[in-house]
Amino acid sequence: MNALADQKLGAADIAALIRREISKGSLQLHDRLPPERVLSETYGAARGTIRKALTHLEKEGFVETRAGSGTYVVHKPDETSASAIENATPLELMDTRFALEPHICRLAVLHGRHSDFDRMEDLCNRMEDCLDDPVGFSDADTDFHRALAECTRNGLLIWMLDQIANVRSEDDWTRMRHLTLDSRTIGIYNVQHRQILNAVRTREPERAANIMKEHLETARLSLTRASET
Amino acid sequence: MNALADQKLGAADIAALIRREISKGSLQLHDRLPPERVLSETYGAARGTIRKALTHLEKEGFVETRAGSGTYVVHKPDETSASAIENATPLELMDTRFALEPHICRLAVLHGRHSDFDRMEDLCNRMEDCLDDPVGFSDADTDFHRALAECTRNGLLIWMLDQIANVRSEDDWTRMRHLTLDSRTIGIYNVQHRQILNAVRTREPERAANIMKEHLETARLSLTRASET
DNA sequence: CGAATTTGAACCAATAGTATACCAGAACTT
DNA sequence: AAGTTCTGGTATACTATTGGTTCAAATTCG
Repeated sequence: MNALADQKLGAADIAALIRREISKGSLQLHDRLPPERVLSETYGAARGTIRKALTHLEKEGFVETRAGSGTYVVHKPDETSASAIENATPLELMDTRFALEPHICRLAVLHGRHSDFDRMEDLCNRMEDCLDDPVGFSDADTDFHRALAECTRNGLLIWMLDQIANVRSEDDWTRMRHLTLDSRTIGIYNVQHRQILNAVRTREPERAANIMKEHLETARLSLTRASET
Repeated sequence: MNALADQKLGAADIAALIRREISKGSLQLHDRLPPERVLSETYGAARGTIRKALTHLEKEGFVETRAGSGTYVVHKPDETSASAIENATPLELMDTRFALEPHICRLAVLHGRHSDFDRMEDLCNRMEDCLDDPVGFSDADTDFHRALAECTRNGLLIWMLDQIANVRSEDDWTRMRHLTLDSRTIGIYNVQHRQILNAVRTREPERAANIMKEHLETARLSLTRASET
């Protein structure tokens, strides 16, 4: 139905396009849509068609239309910041970390400074004192990963990692994660952290990234193991 | 901010602009807005229109107006879209895309469906009709990358990519980016988009990821080339 | 073919927007 | 302290724009 369609758009197609604009956020709450006559031009459809699409969207509650004034968005993009983050599942989170953190390692190799590495060294020591303290380990772990991100000197990346950390600090999660943190697991993590730090220090980008992948894979395994029980 | 250019701004449009300034943080708590007569000039609208916009914002609780004194901001900015996003540089952005998008390709291979691919196909066609229309291309391009992200079925990843798209839509950027978009460059991008789509379709994760890296590398090059001139 | 949809146009009624003038209170200057 | 300047508040008359409606012809699609 959609493969070749760029010329003739039906009312349903247009409704779909606008609906997408809204849930994507390009059209935000209280925004006014362009007038029907303009939409008719931009979508290459007659005004009546646009009108049907809008009527449909109005029934669905995406939009409200006021005579003589315009058509307005009445629908919060379901999730924006808040619930996209709040509703993230553990697996979604892991996949996102798989995207970000190996590359963060590579950039850390490029931009990291001695002071960064010293700080990470401290955090490694702190974590190694936490073999039997899941909570303390967890805090230091978060700090370690953030310190690594700070090496990149990239505010956007750091910010994204912080968003992830916010997800991780949701209550039930923290509890679940602590379940998986026996002293054996913490020991493994500590070794991996050290290896990552060393690889970054000796400026081996791919090695650092690969160890990070291993590290995340380990974490994912213990996560799935925990959710099976 | 909508499909319309910058000619005729209605009260709703102006309200939207100011609302965004506030939630973005450019207008901070207790700041005083310019006088209505000035706003009227800067937005090219009559004072009555400005007035309607402000009244609307006051009802929404963004702003408080005191006769004889001025109109003041009464609303904290969204903490999510804080400074990290607004101050991101083009290179920071590219590095972040380098982290996210290749991995998004891999996950798209895992979770993408036919309907996703059809939609991306449509977008490829749309982009190929835009060899001489940088603005149209740019919009379709953003949609393409988002559609790819949607394949992952990972709300967190999609949300992160949206944040990036928000950075990219900052005004000065859009201008800069359009400078780099001659029809030759657009042609190259189109080929790469097709290749990515095909690799995802044929379920070749690493191939898809590698082409995405190439794609981003191309984009980074034309960016640095543009900023040298 | 036949039903459903889309089109294009004209007209209506509601609302928004423009331009101007004047008022009263707040803030600043002297 | 007094006066000037700036600010939002209000009113009005006119124009422009917008959605609402209708209808017949053209098009699409099963």
